[in-house]
Amino acid sequence: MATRASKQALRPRKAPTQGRAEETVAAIVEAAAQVLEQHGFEGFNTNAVAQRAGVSIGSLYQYFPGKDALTVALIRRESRAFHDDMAAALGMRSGKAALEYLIGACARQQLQRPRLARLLDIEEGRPAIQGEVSKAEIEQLVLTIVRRAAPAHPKPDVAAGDLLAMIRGMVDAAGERGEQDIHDLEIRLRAAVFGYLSRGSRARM
Amino acid sequence: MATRASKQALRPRKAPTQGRAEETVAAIVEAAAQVLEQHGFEGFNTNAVAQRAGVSIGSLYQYFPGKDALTVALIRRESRAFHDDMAAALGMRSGKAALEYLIGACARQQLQRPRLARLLDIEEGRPAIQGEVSKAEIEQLVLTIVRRAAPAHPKPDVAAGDLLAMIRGMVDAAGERGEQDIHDLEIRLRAAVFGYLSRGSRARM
Amino acid sequence: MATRASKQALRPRKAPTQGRAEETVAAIVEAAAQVLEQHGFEGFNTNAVAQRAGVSIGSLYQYFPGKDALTVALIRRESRAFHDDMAAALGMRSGKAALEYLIGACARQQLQRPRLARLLDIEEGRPAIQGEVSKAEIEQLVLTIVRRAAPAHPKPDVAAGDLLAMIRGMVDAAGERGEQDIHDLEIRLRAAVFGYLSRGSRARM
Amino acid sequence: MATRASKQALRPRKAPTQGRAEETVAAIVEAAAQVLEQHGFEGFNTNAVAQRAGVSIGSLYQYFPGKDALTVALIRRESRAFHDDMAAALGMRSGKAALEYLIGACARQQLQRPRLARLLDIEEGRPAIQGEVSKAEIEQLVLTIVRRAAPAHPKPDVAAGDLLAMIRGMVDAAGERGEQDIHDLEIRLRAAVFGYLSRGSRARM
DNA sequence: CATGAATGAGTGTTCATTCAT
DNA sequence: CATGAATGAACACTCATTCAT
Repeated sequence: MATRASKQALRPRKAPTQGRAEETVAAIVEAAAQVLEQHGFEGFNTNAVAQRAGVSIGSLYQYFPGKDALTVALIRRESRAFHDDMAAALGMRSGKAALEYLIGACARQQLQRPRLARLLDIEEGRPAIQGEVSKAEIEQLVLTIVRRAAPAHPKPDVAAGDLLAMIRGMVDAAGERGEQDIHDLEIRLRAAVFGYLSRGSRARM
Repeated sequence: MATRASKQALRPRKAPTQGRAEETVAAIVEAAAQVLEQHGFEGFNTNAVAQRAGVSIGSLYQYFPGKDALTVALIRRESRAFHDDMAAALGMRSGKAALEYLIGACARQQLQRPRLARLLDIEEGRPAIQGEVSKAEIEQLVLTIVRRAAPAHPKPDVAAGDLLAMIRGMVDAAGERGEQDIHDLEIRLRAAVFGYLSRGSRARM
Repeated sequence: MATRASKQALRPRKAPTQGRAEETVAAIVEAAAQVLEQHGFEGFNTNAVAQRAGVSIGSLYQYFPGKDALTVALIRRESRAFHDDMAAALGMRSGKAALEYLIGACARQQLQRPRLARLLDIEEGRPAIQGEVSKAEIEQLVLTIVRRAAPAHPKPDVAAGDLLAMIRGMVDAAGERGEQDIHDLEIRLRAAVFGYLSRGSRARM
Repeated sequence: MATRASKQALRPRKAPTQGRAEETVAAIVEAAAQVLEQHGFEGFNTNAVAQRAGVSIGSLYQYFPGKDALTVALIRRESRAFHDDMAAALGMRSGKAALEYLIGACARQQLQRPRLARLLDIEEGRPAIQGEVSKAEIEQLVLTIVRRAAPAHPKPDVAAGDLLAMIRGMVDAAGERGEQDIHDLEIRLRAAVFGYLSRGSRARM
């Protein structure tokens, strides 16, 4: 039957306790990444993912209760890497250095697998998925850094959201354009970020 | 999905000669907007659009050779409004005023029908559609304005791309968050835009 | 019709690995034969075939990438039987006996399931299918036999084509008329074939 | 509504009494011929025919109650020409000359517009059309000629059917192969026809 | 626990035919 | 009478999901 269970858990079906199962899950998630990356939304279907992972479609459903759960797992995997990278920014001495590190993390993340990152950004917005993946943590992180870097800013939470949005916008566009030069991109991102903050702090927002 | 003809015109199938037909075409495009807006990609199918437009599926295909052509028509409709609004910026006396007008146009456009705008931004990137809708014109427009507003900028074309991307990013995010206050958004956009430009001009990029 | 993918493989999609699958494939092909036979081109659609085969439409498309591929498979099945029968003619001692055997094979083949044979003859000519099924082998076979039976014939290749065409014409017509008496038909075919050859050899063609 | 009236007259809707109407009808029929010839069954639809005829689809349905009626009219037009040509054979002095003339008529007919002729041969066999077009007359004609040419033949009606079928088979195949040389084809047809008759008469059929 | 055959609702698209203008 | 906009049944084909083996 093709009916899609209206409300389905988006968490992996089982916490794989055995090593082999863990490998299988990882293989499936990576396969999902590759299929999405290479064939876009149009080609992103469970059968293709299973085949690419070298696993039967039945096995895929053994570990993931549905397609969306697989997508969520992929988003989580990418987010985790991103988050870990960003978290290092908190260790920086100055707020400015922290912000610069953060910018670098964004640029790195996006330019590594640009198409994948872009498509996942879109998936993240899907109502079926939204809420399952918490941008909250990352926004919290940025907020902390903004507070340190621009203590005078009247609305640090708004600023954090804006900065994230504008970095993401620029960095996605760069990925789409096929830019490779991370260094150049970082310089422009810094101009945007620090420009926004210095202006924003001055004004009475 | 039934088979999709490999290479299909994305241009409307026929120019309606009778008045009745023009109404039908407009109704279909508006229906497409509403369906996309309310039900997202998942619910955006030709049958739903036809039904919402109050016409038969056959009528839809009289005027649009395929689903993508319909999407393109919708994007064009929205782009035209946007473009016309932005073009008014060229008439401003100062470069700064032009840029500010441009920012306002973006904010207005996006906050009018935020979800629609966001989804169309994404559709625009689909390989099947890309190239049919020219971002070129809009980028050209922004470039002109950047040149006037920041004549000293070393790479005005890069800046134009960056500005568009960061405005789009911020404004999409605002729409997603459900922001309504255009005025506030505009202030923040100005901070971002002018901040980026002032920093960028100073540096040796 | 849903969109038809412009260029689609006409070969079966997958070689069934389980026994169950082989049965399914055979059932589908036989169902195709029956539907075509009973309802003609007009009634020959994939849903009807699947239903007749007692499988879901999805199963049909697991094994055949499209309707034409199914048709090709059916043609191949019938051709194989025909070809095997005809090939036995090569074992005959005299050329005359070989030709007579060949005539018999044609008559048998066509009168077994006359309507099916006729309709497949037509399908074979469809541009979408032509080339996928090689008449070449059969024509080669006839050519060999003609050379043995009428060594003096000045243009054996032309003769082979003519003979095949006239046999097919007569035998199709007989099938259409509902003739059952293979023996009588064979006698007339022999008159045509040997008549053509004896006249053709005499003349300076 | 798309329902096809189950039983519909296949006769033209109205005997056009005015000259203009007659022209329109003729234009539609010729358009049908051209569309069928150039685009095959797949492209043979009423809208295409109307457009090619330079007439609205509504007008087409003014003169023909349905698609099949149009097909029938086309078959009739071609049959008439063919019949008239063949009828001249009856004026020949000898039976042999009559048969030869008949063969020539067949060859001419088919090689003039080979694809059209072939496709119409197929259409003629469609149950929806069969019976509307009388092969009877033509078979009667051939029968008469066979009787004169081979008075000793035991089953002239069977022979007439066979001859027609084998001529049609050879001549269709020739058309399909793209043969142009009518003279050569006629020679081979004579070999087949006279060969068949001489053999058939000898035997006790 | 893995496999992959089977399912069928859903979707894009066509085209014969009707009918208001 | 001509027009062409409108109709909708019919059909090809996909893909998330299930379940017997």
